[in-house]
Amino acid sequence: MEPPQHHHHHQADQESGNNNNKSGSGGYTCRQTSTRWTPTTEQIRILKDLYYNNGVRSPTADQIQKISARLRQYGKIEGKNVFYWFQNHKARERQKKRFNGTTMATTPTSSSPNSRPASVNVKLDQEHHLLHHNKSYPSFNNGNLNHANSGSECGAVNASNGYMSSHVYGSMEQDCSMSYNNIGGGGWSNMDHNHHYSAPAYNFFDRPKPLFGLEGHQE
Amino acid sequence: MEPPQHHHHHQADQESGNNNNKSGSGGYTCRQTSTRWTPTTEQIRILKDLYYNNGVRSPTADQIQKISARLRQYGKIEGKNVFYWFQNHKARERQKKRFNGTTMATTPTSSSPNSRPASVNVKLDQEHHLLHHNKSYPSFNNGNLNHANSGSECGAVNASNGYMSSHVYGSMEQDCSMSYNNIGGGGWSNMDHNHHYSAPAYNFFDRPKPLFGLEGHQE
DNA sequence: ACGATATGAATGAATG
DNA sequence: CATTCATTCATATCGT
Repeated sequence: MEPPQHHHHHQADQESGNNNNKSGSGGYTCRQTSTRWTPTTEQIRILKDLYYNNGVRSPTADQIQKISARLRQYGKIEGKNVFYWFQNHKARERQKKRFNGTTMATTPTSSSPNSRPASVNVKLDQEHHLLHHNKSYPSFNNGNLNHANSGSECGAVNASNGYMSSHVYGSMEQDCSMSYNNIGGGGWSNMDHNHHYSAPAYNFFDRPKPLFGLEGHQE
Repeated sequence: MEPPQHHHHHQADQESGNNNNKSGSGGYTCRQTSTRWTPTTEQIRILKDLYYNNGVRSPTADQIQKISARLRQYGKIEGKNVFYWFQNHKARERQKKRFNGTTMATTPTSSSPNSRPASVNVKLDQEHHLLHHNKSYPSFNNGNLNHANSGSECGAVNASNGYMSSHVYGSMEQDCSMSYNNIGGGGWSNMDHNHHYSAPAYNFFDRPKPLFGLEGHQE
């Protein structure tokens, strides 16, 4: 989403202290009536820098702490904000990238290969784009290898990867009957609720893809 | 835990018994083709009750069966949903702590599984805030379990700390009064409001390699 | 002011 | 058990 560069729609250019309090009326000091974190430009700048210039995509809890501590200089921020920011940033970048080439052709801006995605004008049909059964995760490396010294300079780092998502939707507009999602066919969806499962069925923990057999223990 | 005032979340309430469409002819894709389980308030409430009041964290397959069977009264649900719910809830609770560094001093007494800290006001928002006709979560009869099993070892362990979750009791007819407040005190927010931290701003992570970028600029 | 978009937040699902 | 992905809701912000 937000390409490394600036573009329209910042909130303000207060590169100084913190500007969080946008509670216009009154402006309580200690009561952050702001429902959600509104990052300052400095914070965003740093976050983007980490994201693009340092390849940080999914910081660990440790990193999150440090980042948030660092960003706290510029305004109120908490760990979850950092966490969510990276999550969202990554997700949206991918999401938008994914639309490139599927059912959407509206590409007026002619995606420049060497440039930022520049807030696509295309209208994402996030309003009703149902059924996305893209669950094929290639075993590609996430590219999040903590390469401390990557590009370390401007320019979009190799952050992005291939991620070929074929967008293979099965057009299975399942009618909302009783069955739900029978992914993989055979694990969880014991849709035969009507019937009685006489067996203790400890295959409950049998995930669609056998990964670790079973558990049977709790913490 | 959560920031004070939040309304969030959608309004998805399945019909308790039968939420189907016109099955068969025509198909008629019913809306909400959400491929994923959307818990009802009652379901959430019960789950949290189990989690907080009964200390259920990683229910066994048997427990999952019973729990899901019971929750099915309030909407469609499958075992895996229960499984995932507990997994996620637990994981996220932990995660929050990690991010914020365990500095949550918001745990005065707590640890009373069957008592709700009076400190919490009527703020029972906690999470799902459905605003629909079906929002009534008062005294639903919790005794009419049509569980196929008479054992009914639905968790009901001593929450406090060590849950021996493994053995039967009577039915957990505990009065499902609302209690599921965050006894753990964990929370994303509120860990430290003083944004003083005039401290090392150039100390992000422990870069294993002394070559971590300066984030001084971006454009 | 509204509507559209951008984006923070939440959470189900899945993978390792 | 932790980490990540996907999807969706909620809301702040900008454009008109």
